[in-house]
Amino acid sequence: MDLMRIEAPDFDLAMTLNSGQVFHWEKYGAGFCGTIGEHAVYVEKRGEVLQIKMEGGVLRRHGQHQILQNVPRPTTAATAGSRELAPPSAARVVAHYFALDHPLEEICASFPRDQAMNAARDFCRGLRIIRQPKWECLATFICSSMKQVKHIRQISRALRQRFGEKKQIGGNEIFSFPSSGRLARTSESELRKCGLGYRARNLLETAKLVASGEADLDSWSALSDRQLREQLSESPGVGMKVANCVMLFAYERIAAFPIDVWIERVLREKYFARRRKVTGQMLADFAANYFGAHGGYAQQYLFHHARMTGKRKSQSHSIDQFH
DNA sequence: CTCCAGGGATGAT
DNA sequence: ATCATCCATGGA
Repeated sequence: MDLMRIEAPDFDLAMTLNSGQVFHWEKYGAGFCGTIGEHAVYVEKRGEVLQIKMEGGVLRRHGQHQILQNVPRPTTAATAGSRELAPPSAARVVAHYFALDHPLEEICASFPRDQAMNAARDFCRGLRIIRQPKWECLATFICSSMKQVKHIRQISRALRQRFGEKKQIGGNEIFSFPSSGRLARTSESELRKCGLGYRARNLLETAKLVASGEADLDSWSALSDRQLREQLSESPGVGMKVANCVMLFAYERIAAFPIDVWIERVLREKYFARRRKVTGQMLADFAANYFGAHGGYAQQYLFHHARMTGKRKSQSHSIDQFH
């Protein structure tokens, strides 16, 4: 098994994986095991360096213990860097997935200067919004509705174990997320066995739409934010919140601002204190204007900060989040 | 606009 | 052991 190291300053791996944007990475030794697409991956942060092992054949063209410096360093956060010339190396796959090219300094500097935002910015140093595979992200967030993070993790794991492909990484067995085609061939009752409840129907119907090509997730990358949101919302189980999550976590629309109960609480308490009759639409309009071009990042920082410091639940050890 | 079903874990009684 | 709480979508 080859090893590779990537310089990854300004990146908090554990916080990123525990921030409620991705649900399948599991703590393993000093690092984490998971999948990036069909690749089984082990990642570990050592100081400023990300150490990775990857299964899937992509690694072999590079020598062992290669250290990549300045992996991809494009200009804006929105530029994908997905148009590679050569076949992507393991390092590029990982660096792209974890969005190591996002200019965090600039992004954080663009946040408004207020008390809540300042606290969140300090607390979430190194938290990045990663680039998830589109289908996996859409499917997972359909499953996320009305669920807490811990439960979403269980659902993701059940779906992978039951319908995904088995992979090996460092003697550890993990499963890729099942394709839309695979899930389209299951049944609602099979999916219910994974703990999906009424979401089973939504996931199954969406899997059919995607597998048939009627919903062409890749081609939607070319759409405007508004058009993309409309397309996503046509899938059953996808409303405003889930659509915004998928836009943010899979389509790099870093202005998308998902509003869930946590963020709603933050907005009402910090930005609409002692105001009555604040509708959801007012909150959404405010967020779109106030937090600006990197609103999605601002949202993620406020969300994670609130979840970790808020009086609700889990004052316990944060390692516990990883089962 | 309001009301509410929905599933399963977790926290409170 | 029961009871309440967390949660987003969609339909009445």
